[in-house]
This record gives sequence, C-alpha cells and structure tokens, in this order.
Amino acid sequence: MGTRDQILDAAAEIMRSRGVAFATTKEIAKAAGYSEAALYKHFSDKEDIILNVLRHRMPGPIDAGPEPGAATVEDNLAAMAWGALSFYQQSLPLLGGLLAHPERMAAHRDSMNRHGAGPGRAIAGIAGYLRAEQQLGRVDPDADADTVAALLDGTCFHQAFLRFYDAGPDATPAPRELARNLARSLTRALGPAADTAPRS
Amino acid sequence: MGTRDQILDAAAEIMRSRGVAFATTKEIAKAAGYSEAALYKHFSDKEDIILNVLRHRMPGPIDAGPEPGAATVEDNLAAMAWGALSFYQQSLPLLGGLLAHPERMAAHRDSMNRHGAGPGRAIAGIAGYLRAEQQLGRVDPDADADTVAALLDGTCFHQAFLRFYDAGPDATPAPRELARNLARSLTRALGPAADTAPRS
DNA sequence: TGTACATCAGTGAACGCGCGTTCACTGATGTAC
DNA sequence: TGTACATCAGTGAACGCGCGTTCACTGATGTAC
Repeated sequence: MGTRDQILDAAAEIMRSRGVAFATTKEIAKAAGYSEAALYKHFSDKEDIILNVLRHRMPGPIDAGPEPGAATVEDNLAAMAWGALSFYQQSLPLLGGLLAHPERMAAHRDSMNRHGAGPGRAIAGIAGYLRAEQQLGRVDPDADADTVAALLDGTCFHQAFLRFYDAGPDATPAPRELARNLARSLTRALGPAADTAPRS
Repeated sequence: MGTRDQILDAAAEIMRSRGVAFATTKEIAKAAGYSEAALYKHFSDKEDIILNVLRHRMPGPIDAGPEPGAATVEDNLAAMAWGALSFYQQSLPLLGGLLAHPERMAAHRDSMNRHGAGPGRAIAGIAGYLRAEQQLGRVDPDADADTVAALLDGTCFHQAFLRFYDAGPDATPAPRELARNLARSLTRALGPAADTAPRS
C-alpha cells in the first residue's frame, strides 16, 4: 500500500474515532508513521487530505439494492434499512464534521455533484426500487414512492445520529429489530390506503 | 439585555451562519461589541460559551404538540412535521458541530441528560400523541406508535440536513408540501393494515 | 563495470500566525460615616 | 454634603502554545555512457 493510502487511512481513522477537530497534521503523520513534512509530498495542504478522505474513505455505497419482485417487499425494505443504518453509522462522523465548516461542506458538495453522487442519492435508489415494485403490482400504485424512500433513508440517518450521540464512535451496530420495525410500518404505508375514519 | 446574553447571541449567530469552526473568541467578542477579555468576566473559558449557546440558544422546543382528537390525524402529523423541519433547520448547524468534537458532544449529552432533554426526546412526544389517538380510536391499535414517531422525526432531521448540505445556512424553509407528504404516507401506516398480497 | 548525475520519498528543525487566555489597569457606581 | 474606600464591568496589550507549512538536507534508486 502506497504512502498516500497510508496517510488517508490514518486520517480517516482519526476523524472517525476522535473527531475531525483532532485530525491535525501532527496526529495524522504520527498515526501514519511518517513525518509531517511527508504529508506535503503527497497532498497540497491539509484541506486536500481531509477532502480526499471524504471522497475515498467513505464506507462503500449501499449496494445495488434488492431485486424487485424477489423475496417480500417488507424483507427488502428491512434489508435496505439495515444497509443504510450501517452505512450512516460509519459515515456520520466524517459527514457530520462538515457541518462545522461551511466552506469545506461546499467544497465537498461540489465535488460530489461533479461525480453525480451525494447524500440525497440513496433516496432516489430506494424510490426506484419501489416504483419497480409498483409496476409489478406488489406495491399500491397510489403509494408515494419518493416520500416512503425519504422516510426510510431519513430515519436510518437520524437513528445513526442518535446512536452516535448517545454512545460515541464505539456505538454498537443498531439492532436488526429496528430495521425490521421500520420496514413493517412502511409496508403498511405502501399497501392500499385503509379506512381511516374514526372507529367506535 | 445583559452582556452575557449579548455574548451568547453573538456566538450563536456566528455558529449558525459561519460554522462552529469560525466561532473564535476574537470573532465572538467583535460581534458582541466587547473585548475578548470581557468574555472571561462572564464565562470561565471558551468551551463554557459554546456549551451555554447549545443549552440556551437552541430554537424553542417543538411545542406541546396537537390536541389528541382535534382536527384530523393527518393534519396533526403535518403540523408536527412542519414544526420539526423548522426546528432542525435552525438547530442542525449547532448540533452538527458536535460531531467533530466527541468530548464536547459527551459534555452536551450529559448536560442534556441531567435536564431530561436531548435529541431523542421529540420522538417520545410524538409517540405519546399517537398513543392518545389510539385510545381515541382514530389510529389502529396495531400500528407501531414508536416506529411511526421515529419515522416522522427522523425524516425531518434528515431533510433539514439535506437542505443545509445543499444550500448552506441560508437555505429557505422546507416547503409545506414536504410536511404534508410525510403526513399522508404516515397516515397510511397508521391505518388498519391493508391487504398486501400481490395484485394481478 | 564503473562513474557521474538526476530523481524522488522522506526527514528534522524551524517558521509565522492565530488561537485561547491572563494581566495590570481604568472608570463608573455604590456605600459608610 | 463631602470624602474615602470597595466593587465591578470592561479594556489594551501581552503571553505561550499548537497549528499548518516550508526549508535545506539525506539517502536510496534509476539511468546514461
């Protein structure tokens, strides 16, 4: 593994475990096993290191998504929820650090947009899956695929935040039951609208 | 307004508009109209200022919530969603800054716990409302109140994040339509479970 | 095969800067008699 | 009513420190002839 990758690994590890504020050139160099000066042989400045971590050390994107028509819709939603929970739990410390730094956030956003990526992307993927299921008749055509996708992804994001807030970088993975509960409630939202008139 | 409050206002404004990383003693003092030394007459150190902003300059908590039984459930959900969206859009820049700083986050969490507050609190309030509606028979008793509450609150949190990420601190308020769409889909999740068998 | 030179990853030491913090001080206001 | 002192919000200037960055340098490897 090249020096450049070792530096990025070290920086990513520090950002994740101790927070972006702790990712100084001194700490990164020490963790990577090089001198601070060596960082500048491979990156133009510290910002360049941070942005490269954000670009290339994010956890793998949520995979292609389930096969429409396979398994049950609820199982597929649960699988996607579980994937999103894991993804956000790993990437929140990196992404969240951007909030303290609007200029860095803008740089990251522009870099993402240039590659057609970005945090809003996951929702589109889920919505695409749901529309495919609507075509197959397994989801009510009147259901709002975009909104349900936003609900699934957003709630996973928030739950990852809550876990990180409560337990820090060493939080245990979210329980499978959470993904299952989300999938169950959203499946109801995807079925034909039920009678919502008051019951006695 | 006392000097102390002016300092907190200035610090909160800087944190919101330019990011926590920009909230230096020099900038806070300048914005408040005092010398840097004056800060130390009112706060023990800079961390004390930041934590007091987090404690006392958060936007007002989402109000007591709707009256169970009044209006329609969907309208009430939409109102809560709208309130949560506004709340998070204002408070994310403050809360998010914590992610870069685990020790500060832990201090904030402990301070919140001591007062029975914290970011997970809103979900409990929404769930309470939903259970009241279950008692009144306007929500299916089999619906999962806690999960639906997590869906509502979490999605608003995430949407606020996406807006902030895309447009920075000057993002316009989320459209009412978003709150309405969330409420509509969640209302379906609250009704009696519909037949989810494949349709022809 | 040996020699002279070029390249380049990496280093130790130093640099200037901006940060949070402290210091001795001022001037206004209150208070005792 | 005047005088002497205490209190306290606020200041300008300085402090030390850690940060990001640069510098002149080393030593290993490659290359031309």
